[in-house]
Amino acid sequence: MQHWLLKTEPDVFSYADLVRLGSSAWDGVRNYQARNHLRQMQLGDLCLIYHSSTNPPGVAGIAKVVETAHPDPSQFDPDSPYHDPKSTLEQPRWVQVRLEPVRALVFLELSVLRAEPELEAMLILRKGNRLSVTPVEKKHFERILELGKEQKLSA
DNA sequence: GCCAACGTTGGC
DNA sequence: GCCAACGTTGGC
Repeated sequence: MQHWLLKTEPDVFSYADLVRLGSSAWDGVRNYQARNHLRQMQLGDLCLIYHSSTNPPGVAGIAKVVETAHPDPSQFDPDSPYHDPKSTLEQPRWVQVRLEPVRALVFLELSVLRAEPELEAMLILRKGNRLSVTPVEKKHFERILELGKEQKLSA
């Protein structure tokens, strides 16, 4: 099993939205490297759902892959912001996976992740990293789970 | 195949 | 809103 980190802008789609829907396609990925990562995902792989372009950014929860990569319908839809005129039904360029929520974490702010020496090598923390789908090492994933489990002492 | 120009991402 | 970093585009 592999682990991943998926970025999303919570104003567009948040971890809470995934919980509310019970399951959702992860669509709209329009970067080749990110798409290749989507293609590698297997059933049951676990994903950190990361909220970007928000204050503060951070990891909100865990989701699992319940359907592997298949063509993303939004690429064929002229009315979709994700429409790709160069994509054809015969040769689709972009894929999506389907996710289900596993559990929410105590929201782990980016600044907290940066402060963790054990997470220093994580891709998401690297300067200039813009990839929306990245693999996560098992040890990093587990460390984040631990951090996200910790309850605050006062309300 | 190079690379300048442009668009996008995303933290701050 | 700024701007650094990165990806994509397109002329040559």
